Formats: sequence, structure tokens, C-alpha cells
Amino acid sequence: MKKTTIKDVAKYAEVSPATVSYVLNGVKKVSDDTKRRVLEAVEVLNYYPDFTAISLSKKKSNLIGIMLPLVEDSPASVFKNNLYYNEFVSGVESVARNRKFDTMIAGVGNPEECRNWVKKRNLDGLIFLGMFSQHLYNELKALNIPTVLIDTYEEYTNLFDNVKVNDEHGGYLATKHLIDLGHKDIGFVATSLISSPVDTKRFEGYKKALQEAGLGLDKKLIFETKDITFDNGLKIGKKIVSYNRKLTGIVTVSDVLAIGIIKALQKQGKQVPGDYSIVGFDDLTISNYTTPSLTTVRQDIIEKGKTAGNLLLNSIESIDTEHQTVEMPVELIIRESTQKRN
Amino acid sequence: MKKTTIKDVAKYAEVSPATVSYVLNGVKKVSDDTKRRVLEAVEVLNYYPDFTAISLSKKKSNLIGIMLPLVEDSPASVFKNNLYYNEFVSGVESVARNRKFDTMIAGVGNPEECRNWVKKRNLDGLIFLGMFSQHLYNELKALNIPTVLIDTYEEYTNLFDNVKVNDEHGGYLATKHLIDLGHKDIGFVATSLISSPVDTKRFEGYKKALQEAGLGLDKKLIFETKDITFDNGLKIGKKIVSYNRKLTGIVTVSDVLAIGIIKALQKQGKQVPGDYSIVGFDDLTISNYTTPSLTTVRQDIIEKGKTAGNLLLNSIESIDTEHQTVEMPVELIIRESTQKRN
DNA sequence: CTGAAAGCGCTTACAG
DNA sequence: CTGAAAGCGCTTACAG
Repeated sequence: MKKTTIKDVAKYAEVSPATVSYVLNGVKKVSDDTKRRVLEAVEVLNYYPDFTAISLSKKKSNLIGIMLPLVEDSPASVFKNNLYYNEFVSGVESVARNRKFDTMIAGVGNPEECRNWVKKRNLDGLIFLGMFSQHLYNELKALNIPTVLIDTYEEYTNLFDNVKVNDEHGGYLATKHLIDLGHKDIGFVATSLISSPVDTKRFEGYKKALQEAGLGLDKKLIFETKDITFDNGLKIGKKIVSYNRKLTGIVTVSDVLAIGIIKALQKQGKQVPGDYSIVGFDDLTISNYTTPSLTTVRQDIIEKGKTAGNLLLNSIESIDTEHQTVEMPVELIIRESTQKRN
Repeated sequence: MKKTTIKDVAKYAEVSPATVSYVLNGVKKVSDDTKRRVLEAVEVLNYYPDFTAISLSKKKSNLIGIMLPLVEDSPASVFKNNLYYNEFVSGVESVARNRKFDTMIAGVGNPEECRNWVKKRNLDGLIFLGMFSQHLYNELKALNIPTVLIDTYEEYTNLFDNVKVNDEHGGYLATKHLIDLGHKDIGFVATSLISSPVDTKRFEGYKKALQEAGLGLDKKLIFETKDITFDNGLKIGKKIVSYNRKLTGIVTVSDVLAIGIIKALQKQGKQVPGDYSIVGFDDLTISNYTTPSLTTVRQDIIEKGKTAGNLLLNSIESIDTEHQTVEMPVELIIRESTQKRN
């Protein structure tokens, strides 16, 4: 069965292919009568324009890409371990879909790879999730394609659209909550205070809350780990038990980390929230699944994805012309992993 | 900055565009000398072929699609609730990537939508995740595009490639495990025994194990729910407590359901595995996160995704020409949610 | 072994 | 208001 093309439609409607294209794209005025004939032909022949051909001639693919950091040579492991990406991607997918765009996902190791991908597939825009080298951003700039960055604080980042979250306030809320519950020895668990600006911001909030309450900053209560995985949470949980007996409250930069910590604590016979009160960050779907369920700083990740998607599409369709950064609110969700200090 | 095209390369190498195409595609023999010149030009000019153009002329997009059932008009909610999809998609993504294919994801409501998508994007192949109407499969057949179905048992399904899991054995293993632990009153929690062939198969395994042990089948111990969500698990958990005092073992068709049930049980003051032993199905990443961690029937979902991906790509590249169905093994993973009956 | 030319399915100045 | 023609960037019989 041969594919129905614009020529077939043209023939059926007794007009030129150009005219069919005109009515389909709403460009140029076409008389009502011919318009009707064309539309009818489209209907009868069950015609659907070929996006590949459109891409080629319009230089526009109606395709956006989401770039993820590449782990183990595949984004697979990223997805498996980080439910955050999952929800975010869903968000952008859903707005893209509504606005007639398709979305592709790729892990990106180096700048070249990214550039090639954009060129190869003629992507109309890009969303970057995670941290990448400045070199990559330079490449991006050269590519001159609408781009939105997520959760970045670096200065060179202002050359792009940006969506982030009120990280400092998040760290503050979490810490304040524990303080209000009477905790005085509160730990902070992050990935890296030097290489992760997001974590640094949250740490600022933590310090601020401590300070407001007249509590000192104890460097021994700061734990850093490589990346956000359950296993790393486990390790930190162990460390916490063996390491410091005065700690009763723990602020964390991620739900998954918090869940790992809780698990380790429980394995060592500790009670959460009996012995330790813990607050997560993100409010992933699964933060409800655990026992105890997780008190956490909620960011609406799906909404974040939607916002990023809309920003990108606006930029692609030249609706927004200026770079902007939108900061999304953050909210404390109190569940079972925190309680008054004994 | 203008895009580098095949013409530029041709000019630089002092050959025709056709020749460039020949060496890039390894088709026809080209003299070593010209080949070298072309490759050098490609290198120097930093040339990357435009897939859009290739798609158009080769009628091959190097793009595969993963179709998900559409909930609430967007695949987003599907992803949010069902970690299974997540891992599966990662699996196919990773093999596609290695084989130079990109993958797109779409929710599909009706057959027309699916057909349009395939046409629009010139997809080379399709993977279907979830249940769809027979009508859709008819459309698919008409489309005549390589397709692999996941977890289907319907008869008309044999017209496609298929990857599934040894569901019956899974149900059997789970049940047998509980029986071996001394449980006699074992419930079975499914979505639907009539509309879900997968659940029916697992149920077969359940019955077989019961029978082997000389235990009768008690219809009161069978619970059905609409779909696999944490909330539905919660509901069933409540029902279990109020409903039947003799029950001590529970076999489930999904980890998420099991986790919901455990949560509800715990909320009502019951112990898991003290009062109830529960076994899940899937072995999602999160089945380790919960307390107690979940005893479950493991299927390697990522591997399943990879298998599906390879099957599809083999079929696209005419490596495999016959339809085949591969059945993946299943394995009991014993963790903390089950124990000897008191 | 190499190239001219037609074609993939659409769009878009340009002319009328 | 409508259409002929060139073009998007590649591929592929076909001829030589």
C-alpha cells in the first residue's frame, strides 16, 4: 500500500500541491471553496503529512530533546536509580505532547555527542537535566538553539532559560521543622558542597535556620557522598550510627538518600523517628511508600517538567524572546519520619 | 553558520555527493584513495549526516516507538505510578542507543492515533507495553511494521514478536514459598482475573501450588482491584484486615500493590511478616527500600526491555525474519516480608 | 570505480 | 487567490 502524499490530495481536490500545503498550514488566504475541497480530500484519503519531509523543508523537526547525564554509558541506570528524572520527563512529555511536539531522551557524555545529536535529528530545542561541563554550555551557545537548564546556579548559566527551585528555602524549612520539634543536633547530608550548587544552596538554608535558633554549626554533622543513590544512603546511615551519638535530626538533599539512611538506621536497631528524625527532599511518589513515610521538602517535579517544557516551546515558537529563569516554590510535607525530640 | 552538507564534503574531497554517500554507507566499492579523501573531508569539515534527509530518501528513520497505554490523556501519570514502565523503557533505550537508533515514547489512546504517529514520524518499529484492543492490533497488521508485544497471551498476538515472562511459574514460586513456610490460608491479589491474562497465568501457578500441597482454593481469598497503584494496595490491605481473619499469606501480582498492602496492614497495627507474609512481583528497585523489604518474584525488567529492543531491531534489520516469542525466566527473591507461620 | 540526475514529501518565494 | 519551480539534504538506479 503506497503512502498517501500531498500530491494525491492535490489531485483529488483538483488543485496544486502548493495549495494543499497552504491550507494545511493556514498560510496565505485560500478561497473558502478550494479550502473545503482540500479538506475534504484530506479526510477522504486519510492523509497525514509526513513530518520527516516537513522537517527537511522547514528546518524544524517538532522534536525536543532531554539530555541526561550518562552513567555507565547509558541513561538506563540513571532512570533506574533516580525517580526524580522519571517524574520530570513525564512533565515535559505531557506539555510537549499537547503542543504537538515529540520528545526524545538521550544520555550525553561529552559535548560533541550532544551537538551531533542535535544536528542529526534537527532538534528544535533542548532541556538539560543535571550538571554538565562549562565546555558543553559553550558548545550549546554555538549551536544557538533554544535551551532550558534545570537547577543550575553557575553564572554562565544566565545565557539560557532556567528553571529551578527555591533550594535555600527548602533547606531552611527542613531544618526549621526539626528545630521546632526540639532537635538541637541536626546533621546535613549532601552529595557535595563544593561541586553541587544546589546542595550548597540548601546548606545555606540549613545554616540560616541554625543561626536563627542560636545553634552552632558543627562540621562533624555534615556528611557528603558521591551521588544520590539508595546505597549511598545506606552507607551514611551506618556512619551516622557509629559516628555520632548526639545527632537526633537529619536534613537530607534527597528522598532516596533519606530512605537509604532510614533503612540503615533500622537495620542497626534504631528507631525512626524515635531515635532520629529525618527529612527528605523532593517528595517523590515513593516517599509515601516507606515505613515510616517520609517528611520531606516537596518540589512539584512534574510541574517543574511542565514549566521547563513550556518555557522551551515558547522560546522555540518565539513567544518568549528573553531568557528567563523561573523559580518554583517549595513546601514542607510532614509525615511520619520526624517527631518531637525525646 | 550554515550547516555542513554532503555537498560541502564532496567539494572539499573533489568528488561527487554520490561518492560521499557511497563511502559513508559502505555501499559499492570505492577506491581506497577517494575513500581516504572523503573521510578526511568529513573529518576536517566536521560533517554529520542529517538523519531527517536520510529518513526521507531511505524511508527509514532509525527511530523506534514505545507505546504506552494513555491514562488521563498523558503517559505522565503512567510513569509516575508505575516504576515498571520506567525500567523497561530504560532497557530498550539502551540497546537502541547502541544500535544507532533513537527511541520515542508515546501514550496511545486509540488505533488511529497510533497509526498517525507511525506515519508522521516514519517509525521503523514499535514496542507495545500494556494491553490494547484487538482493533489496534488489526491496525498494526495493516501498517505492516515490525512490532513487538509485551506480556500478551491473546491468540491474535502470535502475528507479532512477543516477549513475556514465565508468569505461571512466578505465581507458583510465590505460593510455594509461602506454603513451605507453613502458611495454609493464602490470598491472591490481582488486578483482574478475567481481563488480565498475565494475572490469570500467575493465578494458575497459585492454584497449582495450592493443589500440590493439598490445599483447597478459597474464593474468599481472592482480591481483585482495578489497576496497579499504591492506593489500590492500601484499599486491599484494609479489606484484608477487616475481612478475613484466617489469612496469613498473601501472593500479589505486583510490588507496588504489595507495598500498598503492607502499608495499610501496618497502619492497622498488623505486623509484616509477623501477622502476614507477603510476596510481591517484579522486583522493582524500590522493593529494597521498604521496611520490611519485599520478598518478591523477580523478573529482570531491564533485561526484558533489552530483549524486546533487540528483537525489534533484528526484525527491522531483517536479521530475524520469523516471528518469535521469548519467555524470560523468573526467580524468587527472599527478603523480609515473609517468614514462617507462627 | 565514479557521477549526473531523479526522487523522497513537503514548503515557499515568486510570478501571474 | 493559485500554481510552477526550486529547494531542503540525502540516496540510488543507471550509465559510462
